Amino acid sequence: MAAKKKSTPSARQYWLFKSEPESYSIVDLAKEPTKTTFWDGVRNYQARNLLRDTIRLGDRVLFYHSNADPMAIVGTAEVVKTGYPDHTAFDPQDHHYDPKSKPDEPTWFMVDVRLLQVFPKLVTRDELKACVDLRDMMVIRQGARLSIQPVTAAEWQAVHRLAGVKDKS
DNA sequence: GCCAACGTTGGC
DNA sequence: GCCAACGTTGGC
Repeated sequence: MAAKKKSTPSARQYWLFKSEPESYSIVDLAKEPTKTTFWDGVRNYQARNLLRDTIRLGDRVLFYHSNADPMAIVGTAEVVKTGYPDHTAFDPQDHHYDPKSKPDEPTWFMVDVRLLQVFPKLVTRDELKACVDLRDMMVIRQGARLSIQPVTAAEWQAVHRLAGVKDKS
């Protein structure tokens, strides 16, 4: 039996969250009084599993504007609350209402994120494609529709380099 | 359990 | 507006 291992702090993980700026943009996040929001409306099981089981406090998030002009990574955020039931699924008036999800047995989950920084110069999809270190990002790959995606530490850093800012994390 | 039909996402 | 790539649904 080996000696008891020191508990090593788990490495921070990085993610990319997609949002259509017409429904919620990074400007909206910056306008929140606490610069914090709950990331609701994810209705995909793979993304749900990440939100519920994998994403941890302090993880970092690239904020991506999809279906936008231009499509781009526009800033960063920090996970400040881990997965909990997405209450918008319980509300029949809500666009993301899902009768299958019940408060006592929720199907859908969300996390809270707080703004870290709005990039002074956004990193467009075209720039990502043109960057050797970023062209293989999941968000660039054809048909990658997952709205919550893992990002490597190297990609996180390369995005900051393209944005011309220091990694504040 | 298979798979065709359908709906959605999201880049182009 | 188009359509590829998925994911979901429902008949069998």
